[in-house]
Amino acid sequence: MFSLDQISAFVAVAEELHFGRAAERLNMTQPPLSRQVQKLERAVGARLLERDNRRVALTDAGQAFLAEARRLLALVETASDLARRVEGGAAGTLRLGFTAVSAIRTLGPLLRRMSEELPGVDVILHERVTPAQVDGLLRGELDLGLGRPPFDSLALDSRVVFREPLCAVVPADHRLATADRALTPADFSNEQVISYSPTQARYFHELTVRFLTNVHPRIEQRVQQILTVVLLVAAGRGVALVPASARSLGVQGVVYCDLVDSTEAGPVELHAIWNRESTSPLLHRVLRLFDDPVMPSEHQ
Amino acid sequence: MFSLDQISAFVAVAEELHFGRAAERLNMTQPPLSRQVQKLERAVGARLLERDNRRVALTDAGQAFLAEARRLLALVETASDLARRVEGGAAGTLRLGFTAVSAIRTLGPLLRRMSEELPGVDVILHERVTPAQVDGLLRGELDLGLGRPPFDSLALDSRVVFREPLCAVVPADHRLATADRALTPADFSNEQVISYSPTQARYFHELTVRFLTNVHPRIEQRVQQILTVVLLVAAGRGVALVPASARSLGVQGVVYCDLVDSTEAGPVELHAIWNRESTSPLLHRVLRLFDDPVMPSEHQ
DNA sequence: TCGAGTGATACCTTTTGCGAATCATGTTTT
DNA sequence: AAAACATGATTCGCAAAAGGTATCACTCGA
Repeated sequence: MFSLDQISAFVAVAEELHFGRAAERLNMTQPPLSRQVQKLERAVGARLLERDNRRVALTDAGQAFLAEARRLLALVETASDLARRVEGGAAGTLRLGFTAVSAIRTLGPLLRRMSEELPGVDVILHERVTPAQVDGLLRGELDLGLGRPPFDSLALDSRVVFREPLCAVVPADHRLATADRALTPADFSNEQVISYSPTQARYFHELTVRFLTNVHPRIEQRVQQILTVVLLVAAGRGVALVPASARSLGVQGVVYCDLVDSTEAGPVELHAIWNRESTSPLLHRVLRLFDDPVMPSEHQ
Repeated sequence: MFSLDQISAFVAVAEELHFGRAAERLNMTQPPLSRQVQKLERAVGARLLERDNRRVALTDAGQAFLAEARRLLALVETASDLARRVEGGAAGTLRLGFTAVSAIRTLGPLLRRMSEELPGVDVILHERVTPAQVDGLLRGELDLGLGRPPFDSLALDSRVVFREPLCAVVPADHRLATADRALTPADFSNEQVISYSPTQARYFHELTVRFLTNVHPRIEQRVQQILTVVLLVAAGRGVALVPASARSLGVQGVVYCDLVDSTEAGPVELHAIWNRESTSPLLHRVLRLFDDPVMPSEHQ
């Protein structure tokens, strides 16, 4: 097999068509350069340069080989570069979990930031509910998740990336739809309330239950997805509590109402979650993006 | 810069995830293998393998670099191979000149044969009249031409690749169109005869003049292209002598008639022409294709 | 005919790479 | 808990490869 030095030597000679000048360009003397080219030709098994005592010319085989040689050298350059960029977190693949609603306010800006600041990074998206994300993070199938508490904070680390108020969603023709004030728990005392799966959407389940402590509404459904909740409300099956960003879902026939206690400090939190064990430089590079105020974090 | 040995070493270790086994696969012992990988990491500037005293694993950077390394090794293989095939004439680019009519019977089969037997060869086609082909061959712009005599046979070598009879083409409503016999020179004694440029289509010019020796037809046009001749005949401007394969041009409103003297040994020859100086292995490989009887040579 | 220019060769020195033995360290077994 | 084992890293001596200097063989132009 030939060596890369031989390739460089050949390319230099092929470009200069002169052993002396090529040697100068390679910072070496002419005799070893001649030998390198000879060895290359022996290794390749084809005459690459036609050289009589007066001039040097490429053979057809040399012409074809020159193109391959250049690609080879280019690949050598890019390979090292790629490895360094991956090590620095500027390139690679991020497997990102997210919940359907987190996508509305957070995923879009995040992906836009990444394509601007880390253009070498590919993102593979996985839509999963939080428990499934946690599972994926622990198995190493995901690098980063966007989910809701609670999760195992021994194995997983996290930070809040978005906070927003809880609000109520009611059918457009509902009596609460026209209440021009923040709703209180008592407003729901005789309502059909659509709530969440205690296991698959535990966070919203608990938020709903906590808000409605001491009131005893009829809790009807047990669904996972916020979109499903809103659609059920639109279908007149009841009222529900959802994060404020659900407004952006664009479902027709429903009205969103503020809640008391939930207007100033948003109790609904979205967390970026990752495995504490992860040493991925890319992950930490991405996490740093959340430091920047351009990221819609901490604010609605 | 790293070396190809280091790349091979890295790939082996990355695939085995074990220095001992990788060394065995590379027919070397473990210590130099460790050093090669260390040198590679230093050259690349990134940690590629995570190795504690019990196991070896690829880092993210190593994962990315492995893919590039494999491409690099594949390219090394193909580059040598390509150069050898070009040297043997099994790959490369053939710049082929041809005249418009030669294309009808010869060019198609030639290109089909080449794509079957020399699939690595690209053909660049140049439609030119014979003198322009000769010029291109002498300048080194063409590798092979398909043309008619005469040409400088000192600098150029040639062989006949196709031979066919001359025939007459007359308008469909012409009196000769219905003559159910081979025509003689005398049949043209009072005809308008369309003939060829003595310089640009000298071969057909001379064939026409020779056939009509002792007859004194009115010679009208002086055109280069056989297609033009046939179109002028179709337009009723006269009659003309053309090679038999002109039938395949598919021009409507004309009739082709055999000529005496021209039925058995075709006087119209198409030659493959090349520069005697050329050492191109590809050229000689292509010329060998004409030896094969499957090639429509010597026969109509 | 001679000198300038070019690539190839001979010979020597320096660098690089390999292999045997050994070390350091973590894991498994007793 | 200690010994045996497994595995990658290190050391050192020798051999192979690469580079440098001097020189040769040859061609071309004055």
